[in-house]
Amino acid sequence: MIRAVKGTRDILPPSSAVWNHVESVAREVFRAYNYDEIRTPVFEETQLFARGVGADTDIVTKEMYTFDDRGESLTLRPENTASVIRAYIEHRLDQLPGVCKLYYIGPMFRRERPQKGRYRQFSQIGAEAIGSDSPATDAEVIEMVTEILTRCGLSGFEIYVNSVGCPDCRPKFVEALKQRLVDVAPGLCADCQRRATANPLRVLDCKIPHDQPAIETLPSILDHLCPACSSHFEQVRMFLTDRAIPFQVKPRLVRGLDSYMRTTFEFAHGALGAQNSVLGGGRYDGLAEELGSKVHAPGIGFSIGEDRLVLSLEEAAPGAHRDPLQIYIAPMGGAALRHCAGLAHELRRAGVRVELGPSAKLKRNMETANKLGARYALLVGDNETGAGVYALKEMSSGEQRNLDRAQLLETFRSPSL
RNA sequence: GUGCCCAUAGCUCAGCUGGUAGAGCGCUGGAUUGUGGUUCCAGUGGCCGUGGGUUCAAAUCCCACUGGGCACCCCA
Repeated sequence: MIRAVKGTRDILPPSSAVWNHVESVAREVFRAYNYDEIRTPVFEETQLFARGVGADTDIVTKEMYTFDDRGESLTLRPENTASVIRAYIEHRLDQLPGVCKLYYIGPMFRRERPQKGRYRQFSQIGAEAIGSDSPATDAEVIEMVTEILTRCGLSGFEIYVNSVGCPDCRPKFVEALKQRLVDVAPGLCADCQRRATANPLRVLDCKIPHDQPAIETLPSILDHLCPACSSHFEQVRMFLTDRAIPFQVKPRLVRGLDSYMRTTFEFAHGALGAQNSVLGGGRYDGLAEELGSKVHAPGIGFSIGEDRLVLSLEEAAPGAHRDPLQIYIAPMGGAALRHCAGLAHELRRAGVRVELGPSAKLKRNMETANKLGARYALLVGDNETGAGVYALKEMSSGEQRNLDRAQLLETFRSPSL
């Protein structure tokens, strides 16, 4: 038997309805914040990601689906920011007035070991605001993403923000951290001892309870920000407070892409287990130049893990967003079967969700109507077609009443039915 | 990529220290030829994840592989 490949999966009903819900909510919110959609290719030149994501990140060194296309190295996109910036440069979108605000929804690919909330093909809903380095933009982006999650029906998520400094101040902090770790590291877990030299920032993200007291004593990047970064972060916090966003400053938040500078943020949800990050984002003021732009194009963006968002929503409210069948038409007899085709078409044009029984056996049709969860069954036989009335039966109560065609359409014109 | 756990019918699972499989739900039909749900009866269902090994005999024990879960790593 041929099965979906490891780390990929089929989105089946009723889950697909939740996906559609999430996507339509996101599009509404993006519209309200004046974002427009961009659709970039699913694969790009490998170099784009090597430079845009960071040549020595895990994503680039071991997680990319890279293939040779007759001498050209191509890669399935592991994330979308690099592609959006590439398109921004290629099409000179910097020439457009105002901040360039773009959103995307689509699949990304990373060859990781699959587990709950982590798949090799996964979907991200993301956005980029390019052309502004204002802290007000950061705050608006964070407000917008909060709005998306809230309007999707998610609650109980935590908002973490941090500043990781700039190419000016971050290296100095890393150096200070390294020196401090020479003394502290021997008392930490084995992983942290390894990280102390390999990737000191990761020590800050350690989750081992035993290590926490020692980690608390390590220097905070927020004390090492240069004046410009410090002021920027202060304003981000101020604007977030103005907007009543319940954020927490997490100086130990060191996740994200290599190109992140200054503001970074992450939203976490408890129902997700170890992969508890439902979205991540940050500012990348040097990325466009890194990708060859002649003009300075500071930007900030985020991406929501759509799979994880759907997972959280389904855990909180199983069975939500169903769109129940409204009418099951049960024809009785060959003449009625033919008569019902036109009737069904008319109802469907009026926006009613209709299933037309494919055969003329009443009992069988009623059974099916019940199993499909139809709100109403419409019984159509010789009595009904002759008199021009139909018997509408409410399935839950068993009540039945006779309606002519006009009354029937009028009844279902109201969207609540 | 590493470690631990798991894999039996469409689904949820039982199957004792080895003797070649069961339940509930579902699905199909009937009791009920113009009325579903409840009930009753019958039927449908499985290369026991795949391949190898031990054995007279393997769903059961051993190994490998594949897939899944959790943790690490990392990230969305």
